[in-house]
Amino acid sequence: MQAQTALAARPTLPAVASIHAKSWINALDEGRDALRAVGGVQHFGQDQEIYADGDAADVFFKVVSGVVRTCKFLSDGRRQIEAFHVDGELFGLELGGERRLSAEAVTDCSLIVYRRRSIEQQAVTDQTVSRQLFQHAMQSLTQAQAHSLLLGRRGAAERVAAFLLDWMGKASKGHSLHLAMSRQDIADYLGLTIETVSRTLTRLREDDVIAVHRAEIRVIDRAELEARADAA
Amino acid sequence: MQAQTALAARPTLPAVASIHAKSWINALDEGRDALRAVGGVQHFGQDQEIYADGDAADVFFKVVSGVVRTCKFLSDGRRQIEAFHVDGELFGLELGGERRLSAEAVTDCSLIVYRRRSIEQQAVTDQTVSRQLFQHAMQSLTQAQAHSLLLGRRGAAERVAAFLLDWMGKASKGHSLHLAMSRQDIADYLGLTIETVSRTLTRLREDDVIAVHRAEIRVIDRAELEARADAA
DNA sequence: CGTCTCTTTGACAGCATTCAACGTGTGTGG
DNA sequence: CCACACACGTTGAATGCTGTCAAAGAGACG
Repeated sequence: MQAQTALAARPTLPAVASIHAKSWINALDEGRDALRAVGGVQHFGQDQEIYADGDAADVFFKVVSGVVRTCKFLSDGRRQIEAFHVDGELFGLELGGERRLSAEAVTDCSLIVYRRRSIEQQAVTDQTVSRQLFQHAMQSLTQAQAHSLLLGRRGAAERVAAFLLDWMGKASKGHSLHLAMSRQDIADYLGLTIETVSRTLTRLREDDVIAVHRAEIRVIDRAELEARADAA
Repeated sequence: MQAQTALAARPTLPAVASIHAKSWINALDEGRDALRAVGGVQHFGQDQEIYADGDAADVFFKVVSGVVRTCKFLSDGRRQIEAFHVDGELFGLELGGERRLSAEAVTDCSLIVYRRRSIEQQAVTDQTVSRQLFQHAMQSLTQAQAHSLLLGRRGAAERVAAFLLDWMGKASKGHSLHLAMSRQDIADYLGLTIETVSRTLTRLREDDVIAVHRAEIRVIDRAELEARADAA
């Protein structure tokens, strides 16, 4: 069970700037301004808590820039990261009134804040909105199921390879990728320890599948990486 | 990697009986008949395939009786069961046109079949329907996240204990429960092997936490079971 | 009563974790 | 500018949990 660095105090209610909606909301918008009732934009510093398990879930967020992790803590300190959220992705939407996960800023980040009541009211009259929310829920579900498969039935090498490919899809420039998160974050996402992640990356480097320098990774042999992501 | 008994041939298009909607649909209905455009009821025998990964996702289902498992197969035969669905639960709703999981009958079961196009059309005019679909998606998401936590960060004893408690919630009569599924199913749901599941149950029996006789289980010490479900 | 399948139990191996030590990069202060 | 401390990452050795292989019990069925 690995310790996880406890996070800094809650954010000192960040500045809420009114925004020029058009540019921000296009991912949740099918072209029209389906989500005008936004509360504004908030900024969070690295490792700052966005919300905690048990908080009231009266708002949800869209990532404008930076990376966010959503996670669950066990009583003994173990942590499971459910997902990393990047540019354009929604997170923090709940069915009940209470958060079931915590959310923290992996890097400095800017988020649009949506007031849940406002959006729910809009959804009543605007089919576009309710459709967007449904699609978001279903996409999250698909991703959570893929995550379960990874955690339940794959070895360390497969998990790390799959993670690199997944992250390449989210945040790559060509064959190079920047790991915004720490090894500990990766370990807690993959259900491994930091040492196993490190060893696995070393193995991939030794086998000339990737090149590693701190958080910078270059994929040398993508085919091999893909092979290792679902090998026996 | 455990072998999974390949399933019988595809269902020979089961009898589609028109139904008296009122009694069946109440879980997806908020009291009114929000989902009238049902295709009917289908019956499946034990271990029969309901749909396969890659199939066209033009319908979805609600369990009337029996138990259904949704799962994913890896190329080498490993299987991950995503969820068991019981009486009243929806499954098989997809965002894209293709199935991402397979579904199979754990026991003989009866399912209501909903035609996706019909429901989508209803959702356009009836807020109740789109709301139901959203709620279903969010509930599935919550459960999938809980599953990820289980698979990523818990030992065998915790997984089995958590499973028993979960199943007690779904299908218990007092302190007795009937495991509708095989040990192999449990193993594939928990990301363990059949042997580890068996040994863990034996340990719980030896410690007088439960009594086991084949598929029948009686919980003797629920507090202890709960303690083992999230111990270190 | 024999066969078949499912489950349990045992012995052993293997992979990931744990514990520990050693880099490596960054920031701070002398 | 260098020395030191600190956080993060890597590497090594040993332990332990779970998987693998194997065989024996236990019902179900003919």
